[in-house]
Amino acid sequence: MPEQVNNNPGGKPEGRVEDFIEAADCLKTLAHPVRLRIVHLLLNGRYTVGEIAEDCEVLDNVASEHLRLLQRCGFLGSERDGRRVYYHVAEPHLEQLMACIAGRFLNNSNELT
Amino acid sequence: MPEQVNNNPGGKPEGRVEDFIEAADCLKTLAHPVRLRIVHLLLNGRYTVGEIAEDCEVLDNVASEHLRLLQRCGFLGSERDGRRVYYHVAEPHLEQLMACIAGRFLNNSNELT
DNA sequence: TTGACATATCGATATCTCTCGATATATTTG
DNA sequence: CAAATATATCGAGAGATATCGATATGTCAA
Repeated sequence: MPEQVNNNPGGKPEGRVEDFIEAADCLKTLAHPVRLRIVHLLLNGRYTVGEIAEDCEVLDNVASEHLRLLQRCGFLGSERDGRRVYYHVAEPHLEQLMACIAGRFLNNSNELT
Repeated sequence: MPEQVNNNPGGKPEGRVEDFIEAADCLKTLAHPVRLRIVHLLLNGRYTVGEIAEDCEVLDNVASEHLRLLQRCGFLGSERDGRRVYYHVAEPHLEQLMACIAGRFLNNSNELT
């Protein structure tokens, strides 16, 4: 059968499906309302598990679990201070990624230009 | 009980967990190796279901299902041409979003600076 | 050490998602 | 119309994920 015009020499991007497995895993971790809210919050500073749980209106252990998943992907880091644990954003790319997401889904007020 | 020092006047971002439900849904749709690959491919032009399926090494009906999900989020659009259906990127934000994702997870070769 | 507080982990259940084969629809060709 | 091609849909089973209560760990204060 004759090739379609879209044979696209030099245009088809390299890379396979397998190259996207890690990206998909991390995105999947991010793709949860509470976890998006957590990242959005933590882009403003560091917060304890309890503060995060209250902000997201979930139980402390639920917040802790979400934080564990986000930390496992390298998105977040944590430091213990006394009996509290502060979480913070550890992945520099997250800021721009969240800006993309916010720009698409949360563009209610903060347009800068 | 006394307020903690991290009351953060003016710094805590507005928005609730519910505001992230739609974003999480769409991100969840994107968060699949095959679907990421599909978007990556379609950012280069339009392709038929069969071409996409072959590129991603999945069955045609599986590709069709992934395409349906991506289209449901508004990421993709489609046009029938004869007995084929061409899919294309319909969401302008996808390009930058994929650039973020690729920059974080696929930075093997194309560093510009 | 004991008790209170903050966080983390575990087990069970419910819910969602992925994938596949089978089938259905749409379109062109003979 | 019938056959072939291309795409879409459906149902079932396997596997992953979310959530909760209960419990465990870790830290401070008295």
